[in-house]
Amino acid sequence: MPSSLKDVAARAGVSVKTVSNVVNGYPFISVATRGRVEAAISELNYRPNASARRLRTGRSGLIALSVPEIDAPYFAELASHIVDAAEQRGWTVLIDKTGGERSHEQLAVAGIRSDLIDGAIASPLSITTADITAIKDTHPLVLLGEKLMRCGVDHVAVDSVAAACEVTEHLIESGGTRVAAIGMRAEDDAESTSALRVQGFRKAMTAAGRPVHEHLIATVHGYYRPDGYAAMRRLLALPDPPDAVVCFNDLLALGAIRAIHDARLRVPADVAVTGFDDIEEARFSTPRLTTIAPDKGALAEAAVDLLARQITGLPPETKPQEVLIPYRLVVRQSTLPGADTA
Amino acid sequence: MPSSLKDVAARAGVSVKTVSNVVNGYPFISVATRGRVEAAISELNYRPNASARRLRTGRSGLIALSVPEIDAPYFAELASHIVDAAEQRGWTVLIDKTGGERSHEQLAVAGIRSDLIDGAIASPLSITTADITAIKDTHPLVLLGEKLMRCGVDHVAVDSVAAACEVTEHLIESGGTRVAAIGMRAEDDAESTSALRVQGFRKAMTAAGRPVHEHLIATVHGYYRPDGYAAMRRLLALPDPPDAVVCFNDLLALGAIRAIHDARLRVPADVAVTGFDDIEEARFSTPRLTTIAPDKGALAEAAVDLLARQITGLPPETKPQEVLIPYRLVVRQSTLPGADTA
DNA sequence: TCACGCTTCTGCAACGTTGTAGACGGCGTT
DNA sequence: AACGCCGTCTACAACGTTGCAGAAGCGTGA
Repeated sequence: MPSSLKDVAARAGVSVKTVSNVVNGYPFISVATRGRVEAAISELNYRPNASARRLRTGRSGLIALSVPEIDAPYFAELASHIVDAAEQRGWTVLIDKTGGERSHEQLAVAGIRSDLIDGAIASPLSITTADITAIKDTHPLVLLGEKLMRCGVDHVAVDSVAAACEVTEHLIESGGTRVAAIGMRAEDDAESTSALRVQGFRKAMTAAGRPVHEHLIATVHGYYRPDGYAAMRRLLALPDPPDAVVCFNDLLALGAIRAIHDARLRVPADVAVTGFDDIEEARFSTPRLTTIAPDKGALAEAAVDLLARQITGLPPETKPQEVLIPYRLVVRQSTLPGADTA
Repeated sequence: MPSSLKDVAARAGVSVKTVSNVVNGYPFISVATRGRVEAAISELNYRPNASARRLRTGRSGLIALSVPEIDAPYFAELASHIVDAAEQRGWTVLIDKTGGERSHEQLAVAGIRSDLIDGAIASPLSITTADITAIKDTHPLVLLGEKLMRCGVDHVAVDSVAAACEVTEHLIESGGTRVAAIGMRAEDDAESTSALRVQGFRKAMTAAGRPVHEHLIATVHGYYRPDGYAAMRRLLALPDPPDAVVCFNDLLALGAIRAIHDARLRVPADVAVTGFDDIEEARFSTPRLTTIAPDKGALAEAAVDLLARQITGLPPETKPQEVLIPYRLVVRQSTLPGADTA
């Protein structure tokens, strides 16, 4: 049913190749011919067949975005920005959710669909340096997040150590005496986001002359509301419960707030809470959430930009880039009742 | 770099077609040959080239999911379920966000990428019956949501009228005397989700012998927290503000709650609030949100199933299906302080 | 006049895959 | 012994596209 170059060629009375040339903007075409071909194209509503084009040229105009979960608001918002940025370059985004499983991440990155996509942007959770180095030279790839910063692949991230440090300082300055952290993952290695945020937390505590009580660093398995809820309940059951909590993402923080409310305590009067990511919900929750707001638009722009550079064939001397994305500490009700900024 | 059938064939000492037959499970292959071919396949790490396959067979293993916004939690959760359901059938999902614009929805459905995808699942906002009928016979398509129920395309939806009716009844029974609704969209036609929910709201009010005050039906432009926030502020500024509000999705409800709290009122003591969709946030918000919970898993299953039936070529006598998905009214704190069920 | 170059256009081959048609032996039946 | 059938395998063409090489027509300068 869809028409091909051949159909257009027949209608315009030229060769298939000439139509191809018109479509691809080859300059040496007479005005008359170009006119006839373009007329035929629109009459037949011709659209190039992407599969055939990909088969011939190796380009599909499709890039993959691989994230652990797409229904986590942070990743959903990020995906939205990336789709926008990709669209501006005429690319379509294929979104792949890995569930954070290494095997799935390997596939996403090395590509069970590598024959369909021109490149991938991945936000890895469990994947290892070896997995990456195995494919980095053959498949255009940009990594998001702090994990695997130094394995020779283009990389976009927020400075987690600095951000965690800043938000911890904020809690201390606002009067937190026993500051806890929620979000360490026992299974993560030292490069992981969670490890870096713990590091920033420790740094701020030490700089302020506060002892770090290990039992106030609550571990989680996932990064969802129920994980934050459970962790906060454990913290509240301690003999010396915290009066301030740094959560490593907004969902953990929102779960923690829910647990605090269920314990008939108030936020921030009894426990101050901070998050990470600045998802939209953080601006509408009760109380509104103090959080670290990375510039997601800039993050998406940078990632797509780096990928574009790889796909279009970068000058060989270009080194893998490490892009640091700016962030802001947004202070809201969950740490300072009056300080609403949004 | 990736190996092709030809490489595998050379290595196994058989013809290209035999390798193709092995890959595709053609039965008449001797054990010895199959063994050699499979060995060669794994030694060369052969993967079929999807573009070539698509070119030859017309199948790509790719389906599109077209939603207005991917960072709206409802759509994100839905997308997640659909990706899971599609994965079980070996399909990959390409997620397309339309922003609710008609032109983009047309493209998504009729397919700027129709040459790449085998079919589409779309959740339309602005598209018209004419747009659909124009392409329904040539492109496998399943629609989500109530809009355009009767245009001869497979369709999966929740009974919005019944659900809106049920949640309104619940508010009346729990003591709401002035019940308002948030979520009508002036620009929507009578088939739209918002119109149907208004209809269910009116039905319940009338059945309970309550007058429907038109100024208590607050209109919105979008379905996000800020829209619910603004609408609720308008309602609270009325001389006879409502003491119960039916919101047409959870985000509107969460925005409304935020507005109520900002007005120094309590939920549900001063104003009871209900949502629609049962996004995860509704189970963790303060207060937890009473809402209509559609069975999203069933919805995704049904949609992918119907699409599969179309793609694999349905028996010609099969009529377009209209699938109604079950839902539950989940009562939580936002209408009954003690009634938490989740 | 002829060689040369430029513009415009064309035919052929190839990308990796699968459908069609058929080749080739071996086996059972007549 | 002849026949047909079945299991196994293969050759060829085609899907729609683009790179390559080159043809045809025309003008220019020697």
